[in-house]
Amino acid sequence: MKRKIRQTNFCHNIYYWTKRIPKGKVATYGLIAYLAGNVYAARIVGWALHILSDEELKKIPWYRVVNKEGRISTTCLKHNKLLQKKLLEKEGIKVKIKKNNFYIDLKKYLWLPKMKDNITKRV
DNA sequence: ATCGTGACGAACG
DNA sequence: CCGTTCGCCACGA
Repeated sequence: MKRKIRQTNFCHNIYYWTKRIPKGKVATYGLIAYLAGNVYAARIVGWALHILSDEELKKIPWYRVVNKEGRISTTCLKHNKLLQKKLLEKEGIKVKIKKNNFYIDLKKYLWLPKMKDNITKRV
């Protein structure tokens, strides 16, 4: 069966790791970038998730990824921050509302992958 | 190969 | 506590 997700190196790793974020936890773009093998590719992570189709997004917990401040930072009109907040709360993650933005408490919810897994997939 | 894009991040002012 | 700028770099056109 053909996979529809991007199979180019980085994107593949990004999706791989994003899928591994446990329920009830969140990761940052920078963290995913690091796990995917490039600390400086945080922007690509956002971009990579942005280009996914609805069908692909069903399989990938894109909403568990926030920026380093813990802020929901999607600019996608369809998969907007309100939707993301809703999905996160559904998993028991508290979302703080600050001004016009939504924030996650990273101290509490940040996913800390095991070093073993980490080494496995380093490029 | 070059260039614009971007859901980032850190550093400024 | 804003907004801006710059550095980062894979990807698609």
